[in-house]
Amino acid sequence: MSEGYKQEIRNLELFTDMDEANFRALVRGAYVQNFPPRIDLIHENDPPDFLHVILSGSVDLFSVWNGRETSMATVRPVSTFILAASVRNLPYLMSARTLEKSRIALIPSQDVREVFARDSAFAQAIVAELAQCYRSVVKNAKDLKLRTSFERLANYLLRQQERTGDVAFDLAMEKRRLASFLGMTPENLSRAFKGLEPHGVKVDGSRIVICDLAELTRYAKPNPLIDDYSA
Amino acid sequence: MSEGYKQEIRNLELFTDMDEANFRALVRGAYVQNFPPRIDLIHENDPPDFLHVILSGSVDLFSVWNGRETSMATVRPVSTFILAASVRNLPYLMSARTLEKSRIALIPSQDVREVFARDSAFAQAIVAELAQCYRSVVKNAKDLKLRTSFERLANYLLRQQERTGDVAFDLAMEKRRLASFLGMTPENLSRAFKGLEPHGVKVDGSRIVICDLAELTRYAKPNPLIDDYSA
DNA sequence: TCGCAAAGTTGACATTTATCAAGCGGGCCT
DNA sequence: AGGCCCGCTTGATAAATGTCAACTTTGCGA
Repeated sequence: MSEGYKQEIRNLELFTDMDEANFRALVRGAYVQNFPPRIDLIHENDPPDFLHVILSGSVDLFSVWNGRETSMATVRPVSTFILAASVRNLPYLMSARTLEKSRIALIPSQDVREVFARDSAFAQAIVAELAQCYRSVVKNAKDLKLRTSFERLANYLLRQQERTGDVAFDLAMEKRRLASFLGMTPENLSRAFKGLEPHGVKVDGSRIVICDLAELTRYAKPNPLIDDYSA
Repeated sequence: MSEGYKQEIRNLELFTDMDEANFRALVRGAYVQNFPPRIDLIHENDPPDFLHVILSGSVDLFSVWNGRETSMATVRPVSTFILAASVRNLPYLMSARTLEKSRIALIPSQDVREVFARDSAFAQAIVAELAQCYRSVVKNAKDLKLRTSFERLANYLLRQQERTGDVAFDLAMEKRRLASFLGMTPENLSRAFKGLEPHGVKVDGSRIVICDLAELTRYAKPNPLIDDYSA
């Protein structure tokens, strides 16, 4: 692995505080690979052979049951995924596929567990990361259980507005995936966009303009305990 | 705090491997309290002053948004809750109230964070616990997104059957709470029980008998990646 | 530039789920 | 034992969401 990649990984919160020798041990067995779009990286129920670090591109985490599929999250650089399975050595709960051309570092889970057991800075960083992941999923579950699909979309748009700092922005993913992520069908998402028009949302293709932020906020009733993914 | 309580807490996986002196430091500032039924223990958005350990009774974790409420989980002895908020020092995402008369140990979060920073066995135990919590919520989200309410109930019943080891058992909670936990209304739960009758479920009050386990399993299609809460 | 394939949209309709109102029935207090 | 509260059930209805099919748009490669 090139020094550049190593530095990129080292700069992740997860790895930044750990002992240098331990970090070297971790990346020694690791390698970086380039993947084309729509490639399956891992399949749910597989043993967690590698901790994945996405360096560029984007990855979809999804799950399947009984012929139905749902998108659980999108992972973007630079961050890791499937940490919980790696440290506990339990099967993946979600599958992962690239959305676009992506560069991904693969760190053997075995090494992660060994280093984690003897590097307390690393262990602490893992705690911070896992707690963060846990809280994100809890928020997601609250979103699903407490809101209608229209309300979920409205709040999603407000989060994007917050993230980009602009009332006009492009959707970060295909509408069919957004629908799946929000727990609805593409058809229903289309209707939800229409339904939000009277609440200050203009849609043209993947271009979104929130032309009445106050009204959309009044309708969506965003709540940091559901929508603030940083806390 | 009595030595008996300390021993009970010490036997929790979370505390069992840590250094004795550190454990003593943790419980020194802690205290045990008895609560009557239906008492609010914590309110979402409060700062995480204490890590809670439930010694007896049971506690409901729930959330509220826009006048709607949903039950997220039930905590039973002996285990902890609100660990993620404690270690990250971030506001609670869920509220908690006792379901019945309960004895609960309160450990100052400040102490938890301090000890966690210097006791690597404790840090490792926290990682294991958080990863477990994370995986549980992911399973819950999959359950919600991939299944209808009838399917969720069917799989819930199968999990209870598995847990008790008996095809006949009593529901572990009020039906209204079960409904909320499964993400439906009490009325819909009633109808779901009726709808499962042709699939081998007999209901009499809170008494459940799975009289055709094969048929219920065929209908429910349980999957360890959603339903096995131990892995 | 054309034409195709795939994504998105729309309308009609079905299913799922919630809401509202009424009634039933068990537990519990006096 | 009577009566009442509360949780549960039931039926009627409405709202939310999904399904299916047809059509439109978009992007891309021949």
